[in-house]
Amino acid sequence: MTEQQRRPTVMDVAQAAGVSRALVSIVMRGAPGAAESTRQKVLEAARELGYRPDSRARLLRSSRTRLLGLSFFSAHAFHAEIVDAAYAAATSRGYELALSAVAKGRPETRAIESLLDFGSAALILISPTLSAEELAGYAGQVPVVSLLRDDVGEPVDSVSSDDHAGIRMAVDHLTGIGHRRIVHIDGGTAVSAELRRAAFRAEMDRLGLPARIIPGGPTEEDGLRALRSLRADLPSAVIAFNDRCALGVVEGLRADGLKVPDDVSVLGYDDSQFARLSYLQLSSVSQDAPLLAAAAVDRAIDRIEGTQAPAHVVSTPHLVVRKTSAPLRDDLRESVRLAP
Amino acid sequence: MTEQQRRPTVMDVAQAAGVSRALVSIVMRGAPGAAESTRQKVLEAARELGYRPDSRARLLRSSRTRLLGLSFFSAHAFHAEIVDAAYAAATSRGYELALSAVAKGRPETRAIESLLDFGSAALILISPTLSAEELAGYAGQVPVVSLLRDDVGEPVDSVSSDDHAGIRMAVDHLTGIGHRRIVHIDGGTAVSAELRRAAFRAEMDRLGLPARIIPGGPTEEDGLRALRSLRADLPSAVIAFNDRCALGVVEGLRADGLKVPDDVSVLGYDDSQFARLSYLQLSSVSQDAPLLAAAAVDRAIDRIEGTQAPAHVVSTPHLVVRKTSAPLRDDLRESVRLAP
DNA sequence: CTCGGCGTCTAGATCGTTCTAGTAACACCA
DNA sequence: TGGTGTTACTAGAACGATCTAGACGCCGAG
Repeated sequence: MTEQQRRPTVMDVAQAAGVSRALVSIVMRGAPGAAESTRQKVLEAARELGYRPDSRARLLRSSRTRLLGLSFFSAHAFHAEIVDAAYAAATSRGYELALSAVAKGRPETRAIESLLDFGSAALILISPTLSAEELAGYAGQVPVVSLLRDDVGEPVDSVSSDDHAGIRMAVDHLTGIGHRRIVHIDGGTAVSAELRRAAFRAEMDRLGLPARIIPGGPTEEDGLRALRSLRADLPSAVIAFNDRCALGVVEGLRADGLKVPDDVSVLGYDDSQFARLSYLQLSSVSQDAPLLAAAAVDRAIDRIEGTQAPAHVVSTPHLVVRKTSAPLRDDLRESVRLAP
Repeated sequence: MTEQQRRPTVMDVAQAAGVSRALVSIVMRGAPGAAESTRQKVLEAARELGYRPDSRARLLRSSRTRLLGLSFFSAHAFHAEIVDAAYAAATSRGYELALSAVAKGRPETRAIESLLDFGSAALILISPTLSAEELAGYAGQVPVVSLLRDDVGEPVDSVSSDDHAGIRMAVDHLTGIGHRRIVHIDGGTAVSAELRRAAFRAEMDRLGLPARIIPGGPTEEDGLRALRSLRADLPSAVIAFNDRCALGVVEGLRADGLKVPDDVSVLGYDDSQFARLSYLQLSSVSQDAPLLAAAAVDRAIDRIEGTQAPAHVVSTPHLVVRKTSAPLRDDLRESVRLAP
């Protein structure tokens, strides 16, 4: 058995440096009110003892806690990228991050309450599934920022990506390189599927093109299945609900002996790690996770520090063109001109 | 501006129920020493006020903290599955989990120290990259359990998967269905790459077969690259370092017009979400994340509660056969017999 | 009638910090 | 000389829980 030694406290440092506890506290958090000479003395003593302030005590006592609570879904790989970026944004503004995952058998309310129990000064929730009323309840306790979802009611901040703009970019890109017969494989009942569906319809209408929409979903299987119902009358380009769905479409096309993008162009959405797979090189609409995360962190901190009212910020996505989209082949172009 | 209301404390509940703070504490943590009638009264008052004990205060005061610190890599999708399972295991034993990610610009020491500052009673580190000495330093403060890595020194617990057994299963599976010319695309400098390399060599030796090993790595690109150097003399089966590497191999083979598993069988390792992709259906060695996570949580709690010495537990992986491995084709079998 | 034991309950100390209020020393200026 | 600042520091109260030690009422045994 190894003996577990007690960790040094502010008291130990104070004794070692020959000052009061309060002064150690002042030095440790870089507050004004200590002479440079004693500051050095205290810092030295702290370093010597390997002292680190105890978050529990600090969080308990101080009103200004500098702790952001972040909830994410352990099953969504995409959320990990946001976590990553949120850490960077938070630490650069001098804040700590408390993580809590929504997992199997661990509902969102549990994750949120855990964050609150740890004394988070604000909550950042990635694509929360709670109702606006439930969210408002938490917003009564601390500022709440919803990330990737914007219909969250008045008292809750939101940072989201402009789905309509994203779809417009996709459509403009494809029509710009000659495509006319474009299909959208939608996300079914997934979050923001309805928005993207409507945007696709509106954009195709605007251009006077037929808006063909096929029921899909967020997984590879959904993409594969949708493709099957498309085989009889293949379009020249597909905009999938997301990257995984697009992946299914690409694989399905290849299995049928068709070439992407020579025969059919395919666009994804999210610009996730799947899109970057070297053999795939999927063209995709990027929501720019780091940017969104930074924006959410900023909103949260501004709400904590200032007395601003909640706001809904919308960021504009951008298109990342890789190798699954290419100009319409000339022979296909002819056949399309003949179509009704 | 919405007014942030103060959250109720043990004092509020005590007043509402007409008892002392201490009694509320006793009731809330289910300790003995309260009459059933008052217990109900307190519980009722707590429910009414929406009271939840404050983790910071609880953790600060009590010696027995019931909090496990878990560090994971935000970039490793595989770790998310472990987080998921760890939550389940921890809550089933009445423990809370504190998460801390190793991310870009956030080294492992920072993640660990954050967990310690929050008062974790034990640490579970997923595939830690620190040296045995550094780990021992932390183990002097709280019990430390290393997950997926076992060369961590004496004072640190470890829970890992038997890599040799995993490779043996892969080799036995392939040889059992007729394969003789098997190649291992290794993991380069990645964690446990050396172990798997040695295991492959030993197992092939045992069977009197040539152990051909190609430098690879943990990503799709590594798999693709390795495949390129293989084209001149294609084996009938490949054991890749992990699933992502295997994915690159499969895609590369398909791009060359070869069929998997008809022309070449491919085995992955990890049984990650990639392996389960519907169009891939990769045969893979599963380390069984939920099981490992549960074992790590159990070790940690046993160390906290009992006074057991650190131990190294090794779990046996199992093979999940899907659609990328099939019996050796007869025509290939002949040509192999002729080979030296 | 006292005593010990048991079950129930409470006052007050405590965890390691931060915060508030205040002291002491010293300089500045009228 | 005495008021007014300013700077450097400190004592002690908080924060919200748990824990320790002990009080109180009640019962049955001596």
